[in-house]
Amino acid sequence: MRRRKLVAGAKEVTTLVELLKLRAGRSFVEVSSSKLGDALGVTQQAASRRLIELEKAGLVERAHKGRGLAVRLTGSGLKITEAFYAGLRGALNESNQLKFRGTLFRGFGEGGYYVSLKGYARPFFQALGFEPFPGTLNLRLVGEAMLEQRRSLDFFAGVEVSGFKDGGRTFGPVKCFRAEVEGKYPGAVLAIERTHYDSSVLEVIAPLNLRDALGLKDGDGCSVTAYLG
Amino acid sequence: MRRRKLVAGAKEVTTLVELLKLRAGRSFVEVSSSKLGDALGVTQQAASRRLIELEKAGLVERAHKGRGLAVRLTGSGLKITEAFYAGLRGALNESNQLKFRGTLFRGFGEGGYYVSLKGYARPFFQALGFEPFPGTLNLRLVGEAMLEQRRSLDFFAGVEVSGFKDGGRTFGPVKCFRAEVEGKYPGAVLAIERTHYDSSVLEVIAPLNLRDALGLKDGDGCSVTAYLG
DNA sequence: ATTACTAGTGTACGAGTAG
DNA sequence: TCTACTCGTACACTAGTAA
Repeated sequence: MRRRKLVAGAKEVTTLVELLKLRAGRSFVEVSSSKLGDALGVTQQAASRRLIELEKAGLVERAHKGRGLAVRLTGSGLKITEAFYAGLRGALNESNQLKFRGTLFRGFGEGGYYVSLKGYARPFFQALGFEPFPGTLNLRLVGEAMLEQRRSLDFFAGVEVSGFKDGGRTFGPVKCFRAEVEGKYPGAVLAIERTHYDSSVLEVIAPLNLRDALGLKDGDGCSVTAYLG
Repeated sequence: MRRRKLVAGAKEVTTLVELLKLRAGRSFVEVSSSKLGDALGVTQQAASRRLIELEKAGLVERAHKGRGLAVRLTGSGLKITEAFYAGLRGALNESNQLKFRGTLFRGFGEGGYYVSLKGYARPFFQALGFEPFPGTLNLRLVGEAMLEQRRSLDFFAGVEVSGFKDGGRTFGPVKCFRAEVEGKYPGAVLAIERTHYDSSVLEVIAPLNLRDALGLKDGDGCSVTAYLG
């Protein structure tokens, strides 16, 4: 049980969140320790110390810039804030589901590739209780609300389908969410970690060929409910 | 400047959030101090003390139940967590706008009443830069995603239109958000604090009669973009 | 099992100040 | 200005324990 906890205390989390509000999320931003202190309700000195400690913990990067300081969150730092956000979001929205609506299109996303590999069949079965049809139903999402919803899937833990090794090549774990298609067919939504593949696509898998089962063709609308819990 | 701050420290916020995750949001939930302590990464004793302090601060209510304890957040406690959530959400979603789509209907919501009062004309002008046409465009929102979006407006600060006094009667402040209707007309969305009026309605105001300007009638679709910042 | 008191301790703070 | 050191203090913790 030598598992790294990646859990931070109250002070760390709130400091990270405040940094995020100051736009220090993915790129360096000039953050003066007194401004940060004001935002946190502590002195400049305390804010400075917190930044140093967060850096030691690997949660932020600091860079001296002129007389001032530039700061940005690291991957771990972002992960912590996103996990916190996800938990809070789940708690505030009693409903633990996201409803998606989009139009079918034929494409071959990363998910489609994974699901076509025989090595993933067993892991998928163990995680979801079904062996996916080798192909995904691709939905094109439209509208900022849908896109944001799609992005928000990245913040949730979901169900992890474990990876495997095939000879020399290693295939990593895949994250997905249990889902229901058109209120009828059980399945899952694949949430591949930020790829170049843009966020307007939802890849859906199921134990059967959804396209046939639903009698849908390209351009038709389709709704999917993803369960976060 | 006797303004109540309603700001809590790191430890308070994270404790409230953890309680929320344990479903102690609006109704009493049995929360043992050791479970809460585990969730927070502190001892049972520290968790117990935190609850007592939060109660003193008016952020939670405690009730002894059998050998255990039941806890729920108060209005102030909820407000703090929601404000925190709103800030975090705003920071994580670079986009600071919400797109709504709904269908027109004729109704007379609370917002329609306010906007018809002459006393609000000046406050509206000061806050938004225009004097609203005396009447609202009512949109009926459909779908859980839209409803959730509508609810999420409650979490954001928005623009406050100050209240006024007319003889004996006092009219309170009104919260709204700058918005754009059909990508063409500037206006605002009214976010009346949780009324009996249900959350599937979006009330839109503008300097002109939107219904005429857009040439829309009941049942027609209409899209509105609300700006959170 | 609970909650929550008391005692003792360490950590995170504000203040002062140097670079 | 800025960051970040040291110092002294106070608060929030853990541990022990009663009810």
